[in-house]
Amino acid sequence: MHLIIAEKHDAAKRISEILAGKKPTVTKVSGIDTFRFDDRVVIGLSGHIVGLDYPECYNNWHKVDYRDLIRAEIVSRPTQERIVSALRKLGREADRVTIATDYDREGELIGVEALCILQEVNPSIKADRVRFSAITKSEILRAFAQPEEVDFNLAASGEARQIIDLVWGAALTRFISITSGRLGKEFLSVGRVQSPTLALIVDREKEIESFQPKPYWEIYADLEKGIRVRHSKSRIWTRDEVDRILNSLSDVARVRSISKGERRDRPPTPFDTTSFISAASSIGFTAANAMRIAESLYTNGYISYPRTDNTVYPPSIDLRSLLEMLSSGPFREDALELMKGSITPTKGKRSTTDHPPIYPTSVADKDDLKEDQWKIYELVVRRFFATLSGECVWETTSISFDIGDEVFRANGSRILDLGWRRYYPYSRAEENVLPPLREGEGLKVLSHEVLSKETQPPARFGQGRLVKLMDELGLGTKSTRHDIISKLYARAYIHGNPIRPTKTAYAVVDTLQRHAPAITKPEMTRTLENDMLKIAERKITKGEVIEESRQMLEAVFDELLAHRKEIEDSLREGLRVDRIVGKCRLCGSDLIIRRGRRGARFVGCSGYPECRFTLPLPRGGMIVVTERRCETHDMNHIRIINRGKRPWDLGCPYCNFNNWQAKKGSKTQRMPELDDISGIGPKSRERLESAGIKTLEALVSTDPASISESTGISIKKIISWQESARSIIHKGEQGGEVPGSSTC
DNA sequence: GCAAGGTC
Repeated sequence: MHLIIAEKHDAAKRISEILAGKKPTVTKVSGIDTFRFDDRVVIGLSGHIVGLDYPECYNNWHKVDYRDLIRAEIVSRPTQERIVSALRKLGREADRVTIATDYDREGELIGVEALCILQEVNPSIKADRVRFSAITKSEILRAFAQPEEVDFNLAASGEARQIIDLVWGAALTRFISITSGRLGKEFLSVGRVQSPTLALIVDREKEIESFQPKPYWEIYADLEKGIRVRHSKSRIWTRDEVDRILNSLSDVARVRSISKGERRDRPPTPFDTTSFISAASSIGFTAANAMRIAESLYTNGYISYPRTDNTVYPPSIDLRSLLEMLSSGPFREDALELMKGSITPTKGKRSTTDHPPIYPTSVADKDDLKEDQWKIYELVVRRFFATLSGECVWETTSISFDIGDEVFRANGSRILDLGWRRYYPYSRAEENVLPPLREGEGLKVLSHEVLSKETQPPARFGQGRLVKLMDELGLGTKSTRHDIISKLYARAYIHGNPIRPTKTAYAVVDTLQRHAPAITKPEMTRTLENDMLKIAERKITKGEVIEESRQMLEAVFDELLAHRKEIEDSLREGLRVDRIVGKCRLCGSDLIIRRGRRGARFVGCSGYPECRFTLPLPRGGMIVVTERRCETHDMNHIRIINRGKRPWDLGCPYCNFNNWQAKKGSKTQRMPELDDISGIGPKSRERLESAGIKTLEALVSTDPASISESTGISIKKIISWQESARSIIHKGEQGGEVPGSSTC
């Protein structure tokens, strides 16, 4: 029997259909689909079916020395038990195996993994390899007509990467987690891809923090006929110059020159994973969500494989018949319009052997899909259309005016031909149509406006921008970048979108940049890529590359352990700052996230035991203190991150507690508010609130005379309210029923 | 409980 191994189920199915020339018989082996015809059996893997890890005796983080991990034995274990078992069964019957996994380095390694399992049960099995750049009839038939040899060196280069990633990742992850005390579910991780990515985010935030805004001014004039013109110096850096310009203006603007031109926007290139994530990100999807939805569309046959680096449609794709297909669905008119002309698709810079760009493969109706799926499907369809259409042509008009001694300009733009923008409305194209004017014509100046502005710091990264940057720097792959970003969120290194780092991230990046800089730079990946090439070309062995890497890591640990105390202090300080929620209304100390004896977390006052102010927090999930502040309680909003779930914006813990109590319907347990004081009705409350007194704590901690002055309420009344407020707050503490307070 | 890389 001749066994054929494909990278995944779908590939196995399609390859078998092409080779058989008919529908093959589907049989399950160990629960896995196999496709049979003649004397051949095709089986699809699920990517890697084995994984590398340390033996179990290294599992205890506290008992194992970090250095021992550097040279510890590494074992390979099946991660896809059913597939491995199917391979063992099939391997016994087969006399020949053909590896038909993806045509790239990981594909070669995945093939060799399967081959090793087959050889264990059948040492005499004959192996060969086919390489194809698309699963099309001609490509598959060509590849199978002349099988080649398995490239064990290429696979070995992939193994080197696996080992280096595991050793560096495990050793440094444990060091940082143990040293910072962030253990269990909340451990802190380090890795060849994630750490340089995190460093990008932290470095950007530092740039923003240290940015010195420079003031500048813009001068506009409004003319009759509804024309707004701007001074020819777009940024004016001194107030003196602004005054000088304003003084030399007259009340007539004379048209000095009119120049017309043409601008052409090129249509976008076909979607690879990076540009797809980037486009999805700009319409509100996170990178991970965009990929999850794209995968579901792919599995259901609506779009092609979403993990690709290719931005050039291969000749095997019949673009016209795809348009024909789409013309039977909701995009009928657009498809028909495009079919009128000749079809020349745009091309991107990267053409690869793995998969085609992402394009629609079947027609969907809005009712067939969930709302998010539809949005992504529509994006893919519209992008496909855009790549087949022409340039967007603009007519541009630039008019300059003399107003007194100064030159002002107005820029107009009008679309002559929408081109690709007709199909792809995601990026803005605003026209600014100017009325017809003649050179020398005078227009009345109706008013001027001086806008005072500041230069802006660089923007924080959105997820799309970050994925693009990772791609440019060679960090991660098309299949992993979105995952790496999710990981940074899950570790509470980052939050929000655009992305902000936490102080923990600052501390970890700072520690690594100081003492283990290699792991914070994209160069580590670049060097590794180079070494892998050399392994594949047999210029160096896998063993040599790994040994060199191990020695480097040993040197890193010499450095880390020599500065252990200093690193511990700075990591713990970063973690402490991230736990600060706000200032205590009762005593002014920091309110921080604490953990009680029984593990329950709560917001507690760092002035404990003198001050016993507490607020409860939910049981599960990672707690992140965000930058958003509650105006009423002067506390930062809190976000809860649960694995595999959407983050929960809990908001201000004080407001959250009040709402929770209100929902429970128990008046006595609610956090007391101003109108719990007898004598404060809606009117007094409003007056107090508009004077900035919004809580009982604010009432007791503010000088009665100043409250009286700003509200017009008598001092006597205020003092008596303050007394009631104190007794209410006091009672609340003694009640001890506030969840979390008993365990401090 | 550690990484990154496949795939679902």
